[in-house]
Parts: sequence; C-alpha cells; structure tokens
Amino acid sequence: MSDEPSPYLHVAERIRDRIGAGEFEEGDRLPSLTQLVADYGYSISVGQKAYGLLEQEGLVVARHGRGYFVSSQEPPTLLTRRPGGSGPAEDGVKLTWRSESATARATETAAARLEIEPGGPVMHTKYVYSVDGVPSHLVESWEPMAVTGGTLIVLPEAGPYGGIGVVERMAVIGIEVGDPVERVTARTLTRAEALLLGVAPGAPVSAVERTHYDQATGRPVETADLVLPGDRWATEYGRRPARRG
Amino acid sequence: MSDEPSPYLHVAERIRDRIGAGEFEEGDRLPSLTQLVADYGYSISVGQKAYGLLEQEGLVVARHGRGYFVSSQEPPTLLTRRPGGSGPAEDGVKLTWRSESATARATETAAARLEIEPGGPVMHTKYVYSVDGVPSHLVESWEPMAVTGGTLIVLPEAGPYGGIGVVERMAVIGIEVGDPVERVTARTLTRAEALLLGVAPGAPVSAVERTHYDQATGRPVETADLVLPGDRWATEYGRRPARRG
DNA sequence: TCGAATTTGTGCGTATGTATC
DNA sequence: GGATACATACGCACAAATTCG
Repeated sequence: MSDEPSPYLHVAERIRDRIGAGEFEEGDRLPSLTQLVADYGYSISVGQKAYGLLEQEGLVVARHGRGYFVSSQEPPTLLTRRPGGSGPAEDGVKLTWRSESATARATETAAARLEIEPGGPVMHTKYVYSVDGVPSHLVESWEPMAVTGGTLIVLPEAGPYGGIGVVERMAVIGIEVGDPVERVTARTLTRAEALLLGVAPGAPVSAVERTHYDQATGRPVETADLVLPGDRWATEYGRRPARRG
Repeated sequence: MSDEPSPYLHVAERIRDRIGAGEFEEGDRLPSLTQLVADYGYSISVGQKAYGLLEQEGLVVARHGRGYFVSSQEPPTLLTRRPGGSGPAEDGVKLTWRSESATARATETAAARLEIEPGGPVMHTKYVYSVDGVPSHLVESWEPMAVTGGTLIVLPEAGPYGGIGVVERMAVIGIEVGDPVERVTARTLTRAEALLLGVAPGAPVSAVERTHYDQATGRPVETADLVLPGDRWATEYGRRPARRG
C-alpha cells in the first residue's frame, strides 16, 4: 500500500542529502545515534542500520566512542605504478621490502605462464613491500632455473646484482627484456594477505599477472603476481602523445 | 581476558569453514536462522549478522522466504578486455548495450581530464553493457563539445556513425586517435552500480579512467570511467614479443 | 589518576511484514 | 490457508573507546 521506503533507507537518504547539500563536509562529525532518534523519531537501531549502509557506500566512517564522520571521498594519496615497475612512479616516496627466495617446482599455473613443464625447477620469491614503513603491496615471482640457474643473478635479491629489478638483472646475463604483459583483474583480499598487509580482509585489490619476455626469442623469463590494494595504488598504462597543438 | 571473537564472527567463521570443507557446495542451501540457533546456541540476530557478513564477502546470497545459499564463487569464464576496447577480446560473445546521451557541463574531474574549463560543454553518455543478455559492466564517457559539436558524430550512439567506437568515430571528422592512457585501480561497487549490474554491493571491481588523445595535437578528445566487475573481467595490457626461439 | 558522561559496537528477545512453498 | 523463512524494526542491556572535568 505505502510507497514509503523503510525507515532506515529513509534516514540514510536524508543523511546522504544533507551531506550532498553541504551541511556536512569531509571529516565533519555527523549526528550521533541518539541525535538521530530525536531528529527523525525512529529507534536507535534504525540509525545504526542507516549509518551502516552509508558506511558500506564509503560515504561515512564510524569511530568507536567518537561518532560518525563524513569520510574523505578522495583518498589523500593514491600512488601510481607503471607496468613492469614494482614501486611508485612518484618521487619522495621511500619504498622498502622484505623478500624470501627458494627453489621450487613450478605449479600448474606458473608453469603455464612460463611455458615450461609443470613441476620444472623455478626460483620462487615472495615480497612484502612497504611505503614509508607501512606494508603497501605484495608480489610473488617465479623465474625458470633454466634461464638463471648457475648464473650470478639466480637469487633476485642477493649477490652482486640483487634487488635491481628484472630488466636490469636479465641484462647482466645478456637477455634483453621488453615491456611486460600485464593481466589485471579485481578481487578481495584473502585472510592471509590481509594479515600481511595489516588491513581488513575483504578490501578490494587489483590482482596483476605480470610476465616478462625475452625480446630476442619471445620466451617468458619471469612471471609474477602483484596484489595492489585499491585504496593505495593505481596503475597507469600507456603514454599520452606529445602536445603539438 | 578472553580471546574469543564475537558470537556473530564465530558463527560466520564456522559457516565459512564448513563451506570450505565441502559440506556445502555452490548453490546449496545453508542452515536457516532458526537452525543456527539450534546449532550454535546464539540468538537469531547473531545468525543474521553472521550471514550478513558472509553476504558482504560474496560467499553467500540470501533469498527472501527461501533461505541462504552458497553463491557461485568461480565464474565460468573471465572475459578479457584490451585497452581502448569496451568489449571482450574473445570470439563468440554477444555484447549488447543501452546508452543515454545528453549535453552537460563538465564536472571538475572530467574537465581536468579533458583539459577544458570546468563547466564547459560536453557530451555525457552512460552505458550499461550486457554479455549474452546479462549486465556485465558500466561505462560513462565525456567528450568536449568543442571537438564534436556540430559534427555528424556528436552523439556517440546515434546518427550514421553511431555505435562504432571512439577511434572510428573520431576518424570520421579527421582526428587520428591513438592508444588510450588507462589508469586502473580497485574499489567496491556502490549501491547504485550494484543495482544496475544486478550483483551484491561491495563486490570488487576494476575502476578504469580511460583517456583518448588526438595523435596530431596531443589534446584529449574523450575520457571515460569503466567499471569492470572483477569476477567477470580481466584487462590485458601489452603484447608479448614474437617467438623467434 | 580517577570517574562520569557520551558514543559506538554487539547481543538478546520479540513483534510484524512479506516472500516462498 | 498454513508453515517456513528472511527482512525490518523496537527496546533494552552491557561492553569498549573516547572525552572531559
């Protein structure tokens, strides 16, 4: 009979409108739950559900014991990454990392991407990167031992040529590596990843499958999985043409 | 003192585990709320909150009057998109779309990306794309009227040159457009977007800011926001070198 | 340092509405 | 119509975080 929305939807809409109208700005404190009861006449739980909805929409953040606040819509700093690189393109950002390398047998998917036999020997390395000391993203890479085995660069992060990136390392053993192929999709963090990054599981991330190829032979020489939290990273592909207007 | 999680988190974890252990498979009906009360001894509202959490994680779907079900985790096929294109690179996939165009004043962000004055006239078009009849992704594009105004291609989806893509349309008025610049990040769906796509809000998506430039002058001629659900789309950047090994 | 007041977070029990079978 | 199930709402209680005197 009635076309009225549910009370909690009604309250959520009102709050949304009041934010939109400029009554509250970024970072401002919103009415408390008890205030909402006074304002709209519904119960506390209606206010809770309304704020819960707005929280899910990313418009509002709750702070225990303090109140509800208008969230900053635009994240303060979104670091930009370019294909191939593992770190930010911006200057003045301190990138650090921890890594662990071990020889392993190629999994089904790694083998397929490296175009080697499943179970074949690979160097498997896991990275946890940090920006200004805060965990920022995860990388896991695989390199065929058939390519780097017995050379000085077999360990990506140790030895005289450790820690300088795939392109430079491969150059040491005479392999010219071009721009990588990157396959990007979106998913939510697993529990294990969330633990490493110190954020809530279920946070959206870009999952990037990156593969570097030998320019001369066309064979894959490295493949990696990158996990980039969406609230901290953007990746920029392509270059704009030079301005000649 | 106690390290126990909240009851609703505990129940959510148990259900998650039971699904992971194979006790319930895709599409299976999960215990009803009253059954959860019998199983775990908490109240109905605890079960509701637990299922609510799992719903948000995308593991469970609720069907009014029927019950809670295990949602299909793995999509049958992940479509591949290439930069610039709006549709899948795969063959045999039927891509359809609905669109709405209207002239508008450029918002702050659209103006910045198009390098025009904020509030300047633009053609604003919203698309809802479907694959095999099922809503698959969203696109919203802006083109400066200074570029297309008064030409045959002013409406992207109407007239003799409607619906053929940016590169081809711009070619009609003598503008050569190169590969676009795409900036990719991850976020969750807003409620409005979730409604259009018919999926749960909070689902992870790739958000792509795409800009096409005039190859000759280096000026932006079109910019667009793409919303690509992570469970249906991947975007592939770069090409592997030819095999000569 | 302590405690009171405020505020959100969580849980419980119940009632009502509505969809499904 | 009746039984079952989820959706929403209300009121109350207590826990936990914050603020302030």
